[in-house]
Amino acid sequence: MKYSKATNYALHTMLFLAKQIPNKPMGVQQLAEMQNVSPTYLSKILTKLVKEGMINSVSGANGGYTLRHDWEDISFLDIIHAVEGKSSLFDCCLYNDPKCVIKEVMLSAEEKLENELRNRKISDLVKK
Amino acid sequence: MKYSKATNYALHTMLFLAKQIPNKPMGVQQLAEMQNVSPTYLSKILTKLVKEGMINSVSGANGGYTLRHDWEDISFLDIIHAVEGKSSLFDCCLYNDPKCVIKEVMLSAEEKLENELRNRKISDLVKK
DNA sequence: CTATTATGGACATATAAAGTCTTTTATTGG
DNA sequence: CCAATAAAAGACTTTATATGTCCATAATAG
Ligand code: SF4
Ligand code: SF4
Repeated sequence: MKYSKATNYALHTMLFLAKQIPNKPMGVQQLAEMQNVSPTYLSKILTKLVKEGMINSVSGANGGYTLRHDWEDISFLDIIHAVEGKSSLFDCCLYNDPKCVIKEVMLSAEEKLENELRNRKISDLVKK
Repeated sequence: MKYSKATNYALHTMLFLAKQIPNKPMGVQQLAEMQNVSPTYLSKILTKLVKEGMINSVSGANGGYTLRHDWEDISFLDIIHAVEGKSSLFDCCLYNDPKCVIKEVMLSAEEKLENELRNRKISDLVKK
């Protein structure tokens, strides 16, 4: 079990955008270069972020990506969920035994992880 | 990012063994049937648990698997680490920038997850 | 209109998980 | 000692997912 590279790229991209002058769009070309990844692949990942409302995109000359207006609220969890999906880390094989002990533990642990990721915003990082 | 089925099998097996009469070995055949998985595949997973010292195995007639003597200390984290390995969920692409902010957040969140998994023992489950 | 840049879909490749098959090794009970 | 039993090991296949490429299409600024 590992985070995908896509998540890694997404997090770094968000950090780059947060450090950028506001409302100045950044092209995928430049973002890809900084991370040593192909622009077309990164583009797919960023499209996911657009669809989940994390960033905005503008086509055409001088276009690119910008953070959404209330970007200071965006948490690590938001970004990760946008890329990896929101389903639980633990897949139960049988259907929903509500008094299941294993599932209870696994979900509670996952909640601890998510709580931390929810409390950490990229805006905190850029403030230093 | 998901836990593997192997982890699921391992957790369920540990629970079955914990509910079993102590020192009475349980064969992989029986354990596999209860989980609808092929015995040979489950065998590979259980061998990992043996190598990590979670369970003991005895070959030959009436053989099988038993929990180790101090099994009450075995945590969920122990089992998961035995199956999935102990490396971090987050792979940093560059080498160890110590003041890296992204890594700090990701590792701290993972730590929260692990702390919960470390505090939960299978022995707690069987006590009810 | 044209250059630029994002989006979309169809592919191709790489890696890892999941599962099978067969042989070998160890142990017990007779 | 012998034969049945059961785990361990290794080679292999299959399936699934992540990663990446290629090319056509849509949108926008100048
Ligand atoms: S014991 Fe829990 S985790 Fe396991 S199959 Fe049943 S409901 Fe799912
Ligand atoms: S910013 Fe942090 S996570 Fe990203 S490559 Fe550098 S050290 Fe690794």
